[in-house]
Amino acid sequence: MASENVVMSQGSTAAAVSEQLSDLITEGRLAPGSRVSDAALALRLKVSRNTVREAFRLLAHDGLLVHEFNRGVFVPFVTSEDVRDVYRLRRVIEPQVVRALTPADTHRLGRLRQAVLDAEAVSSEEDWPRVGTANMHFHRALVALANSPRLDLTMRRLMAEQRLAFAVMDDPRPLYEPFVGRNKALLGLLGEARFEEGANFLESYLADSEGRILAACERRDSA
Amino acid sequence: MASENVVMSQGSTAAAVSEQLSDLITEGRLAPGSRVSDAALALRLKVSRNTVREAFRLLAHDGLLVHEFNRGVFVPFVTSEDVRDVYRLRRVIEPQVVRALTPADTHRLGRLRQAVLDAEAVSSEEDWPRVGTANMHFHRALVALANSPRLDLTMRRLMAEQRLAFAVMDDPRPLYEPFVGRNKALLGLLGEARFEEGANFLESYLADSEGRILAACERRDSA
DNA sequence: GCATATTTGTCCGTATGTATA
DNA sequence: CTATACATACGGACAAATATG
Repeated sequence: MASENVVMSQGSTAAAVSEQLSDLITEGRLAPGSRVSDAALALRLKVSRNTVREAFRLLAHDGLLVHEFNRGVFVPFVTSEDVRDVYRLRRVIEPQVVRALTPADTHRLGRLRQAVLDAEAVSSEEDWPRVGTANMHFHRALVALANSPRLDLTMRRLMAEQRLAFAVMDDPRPLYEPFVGRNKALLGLLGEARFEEGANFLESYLADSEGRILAACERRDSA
Repeated sequence: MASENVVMSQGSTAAAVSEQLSDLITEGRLAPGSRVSDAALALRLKVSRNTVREAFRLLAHDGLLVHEFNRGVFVPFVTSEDVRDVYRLRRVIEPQVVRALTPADTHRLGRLRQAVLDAEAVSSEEDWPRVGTANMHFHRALVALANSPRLDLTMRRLMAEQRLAFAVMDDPRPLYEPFVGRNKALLGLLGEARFEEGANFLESYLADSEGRILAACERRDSA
């Protein structure tokens, strides 16, 4: 019912709308599979339909919405297959990035360190959605070390979908909480240029996360 | 100057517009770095600006246009760095897909075979843009064997940019012509389940293409 | 199966702000 | 600095497709 006007945070109103929507979706406040009406949203946010549709395209670009012609846009229903696919790519990309690092890269870990600090701060407040965001930033910063714009783009998409998958968890705590310590531990290894160890650690860590989310998916599907 | 109306090929007019534009860009008929005015294009194609902007989003999604806020959309200027980045990803993705194949996959090469046939047909007519399209289809079909929707998406983007990079070639023939035979040879190896050989062949083949395009880039940059 | 209501896709005209000549 | 051109955003409108009764 809250119908506040959207602030033009950094220029584009469409970007502001998409950010708001992105939060709603990744926090699970919009049920997967539900349709999002552009007209209704335009009314609620007091922007024009065209602007909302522009925001839809931005989100569809990251896989946070799916667009079906003449039917509308929907919050994607994340299947077990989707989760497996996301992790299949992450397991190829992230360890490979770590293994390709050189000692010179140990001085480029600023953004990873910041993400760890953010995660610790919001974790003590048990604000799990924000822990998810900090985790997302950590892994994107990790991949950014490879200096590949196209890999960055792929990773952004993957982590957006990752957060979407998190929304299926009934109790997010057991999934989110381990992230904080693990990211910190990985950062420590990277800082000491122990890349092979870091890559192995990351691999088992990703496998563990995947297992937890798949288990939650199956619990949901059987219900 | 031709101002024919756009046909609604598969429902969406925006999709039709984006296809037309895609051809113009990948054939190099729109100079890299040039601005594409939505108003002008809307006038020429006799569709509304909103529709054109929608098409812009679709193309920006594949990297065929870049959008700068409050400045407009531009045909990207492909740098040597871009070419290196595209090939860095392709060299990781494609050989890995091939190495992960199993003998059962030898019966799923229909789309690759079709792409080879198409390439041979248009190659005899020296229609190089179409050879480029057939080559794009071949490599996308190759990656599709991995059954990963997210990998498919990444590959679609990469191959779209790949075609964009082709546009820098002054004489496309020496670049395009070898594709036909090489794709056919690779298909032959895959059909006989000689995957390791195929992966190695693909690696050297990709390295060769990259070198040719980079050389063309440097010729262009020095001019 | 049909008629209706809703929603989407598309279009237009305009106002406002921004960048560039 | 002014002026022009252009991009963003707006709201209203209509036809076509879809969903609903």
